[in-house]
Amino acid sequence: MPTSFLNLAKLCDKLEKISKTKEKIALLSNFLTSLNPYEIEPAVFLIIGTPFAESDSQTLDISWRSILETNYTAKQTTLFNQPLTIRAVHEYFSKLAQISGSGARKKRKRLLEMLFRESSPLERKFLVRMILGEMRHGVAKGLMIKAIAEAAHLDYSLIKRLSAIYGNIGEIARLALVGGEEGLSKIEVAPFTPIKPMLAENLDSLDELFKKPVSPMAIEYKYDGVRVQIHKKADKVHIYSRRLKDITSSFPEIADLIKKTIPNHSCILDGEIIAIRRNDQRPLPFQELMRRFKRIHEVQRLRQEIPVQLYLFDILLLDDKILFDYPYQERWNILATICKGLTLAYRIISSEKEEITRFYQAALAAGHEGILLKKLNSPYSPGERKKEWLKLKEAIHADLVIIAADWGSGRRTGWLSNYHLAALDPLKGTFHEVGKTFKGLTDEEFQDMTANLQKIKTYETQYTVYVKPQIVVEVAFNEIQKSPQYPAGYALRFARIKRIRLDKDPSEVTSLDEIAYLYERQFEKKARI
DNA sequence: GTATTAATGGATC
DNA sequence: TTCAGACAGATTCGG
DNA sequence: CCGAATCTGTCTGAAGATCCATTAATAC
Repeated sequence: MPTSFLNLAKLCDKLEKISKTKEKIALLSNFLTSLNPYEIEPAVFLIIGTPFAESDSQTLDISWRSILETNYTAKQTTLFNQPLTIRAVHEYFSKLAQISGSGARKKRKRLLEMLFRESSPLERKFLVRMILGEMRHGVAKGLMIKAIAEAAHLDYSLIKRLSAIYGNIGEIARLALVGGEEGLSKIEVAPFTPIKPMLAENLDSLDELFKKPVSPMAIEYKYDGVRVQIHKKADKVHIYSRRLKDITSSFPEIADLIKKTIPNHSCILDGEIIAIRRNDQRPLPFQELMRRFKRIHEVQRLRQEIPVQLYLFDILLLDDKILFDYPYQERWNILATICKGLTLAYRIISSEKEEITRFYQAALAAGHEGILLKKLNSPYSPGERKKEWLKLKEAIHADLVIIAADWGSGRRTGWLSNYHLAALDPLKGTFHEVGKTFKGLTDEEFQDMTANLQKIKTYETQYTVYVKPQIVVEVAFNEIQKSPQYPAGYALRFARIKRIRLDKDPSEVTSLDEIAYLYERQFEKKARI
């Protein structure tokens, strides 16, 4: 008997109502065990709200706007009295992903309406969440991995490792449940199967680090570009993104370079690609790099206009040897030997605070994002964020005034949780929006802020409350970008609230001139466009 | 009927 | 990308 | 020494700016 989609929707409903992770895992594990083998893969993807595998390039091309335009309140008309099955829903998603060309949006909406007509209100609720990728039931890939391990009576660490080296959690689940450890043995590290890159944890300051004794570490420049994993075998080279997408066509010269420079080895390399200015090789802002990313038209022209530079910093596979468990320093040595003629990340080895500080300042002065600090003996842990790798970035601070706020959703329903931030034009005494943020406040502070903002409301629309410019907040951010979206022409990257400044008057907030000055100063380091 | 512009979705950070 | 909150397990504290 | 309090690691879900491609809509 095929499993009905209603059963899966009921499971999601239950998951949403409980908060204990152990209970969630038990529910999931039981559900997975009850499935037919052919249902495991689609069920896993549907439950975690990602219709396709990470390494799969398929997309639904549907978001909330299209859903709103779809008649999803239509009464259920169960065709032929056949209830929706898990497999049927997944097939709908596959069909939706395949629609393209003229009339695609209409076709997609029609197909979506068909799906909605076959579904009950509960099913519809979770179908919508699956399409949006926001399940809100507290189960994402992390807990799914635990549930798969429990259902298959296998080690959590085994499943976790496999999911880090193979971007198809659904297939992993099927293999685990059907074939056990033996079934999973066919998954292995090999060129052209992208691996989740190891990540670094945030470090607030060097003072923080030096509270405890520090043994020598590798300190690398942190480049502001895109993380790339380069796979090579024979004369084939592919480049993958941090989320396992094939991005080879965005950077053909990098693929050629690798082909030429490493003719005699198979390998998997880890690095960062940044945009640089042609004449002096200085880094260009991230925005410029994005103009080359996923580009199809005018590739050649942009290749001339925005050259890129690859910085390598790790090697995960050399010929038939998996290097995850080699210590960092040994991997680096191998990398340096193999990649003669390529550029490695600039680095020093040090345990001296002063020396590291100088190196950090040098990285910033050269227009880079900061530094990474890596333990010399650290193994490469695919997909994990570990204390063995730390990142340190410079934050810029500014006082800005809240001029409006959007109503939150999900767990922030009923709170004004997303604040429009503005800088001051001192001549005119007017405020100009330079970005938004929803980060930095506690739940309690959100509640207070909601009440306070409503007291100074000037007018409101469906999603936004506009207020008198009165509440000043200190905001931290990573960078100022040229903005096509805001009239002021600038926008803050990764703005977050540090504290609410009840002591400050709106007339004292950062001026637009200061924002412009900070922007220009960035580009004394980076290249000016 | 063709060229330009707007809307939408998905990717990076 | 950043951040806070929830949970689970480990470690430390107080009597 | 034991239960309680605190710390640590992991996972989840809030939502931002900007770029590109695709598709739809509008202008001529």
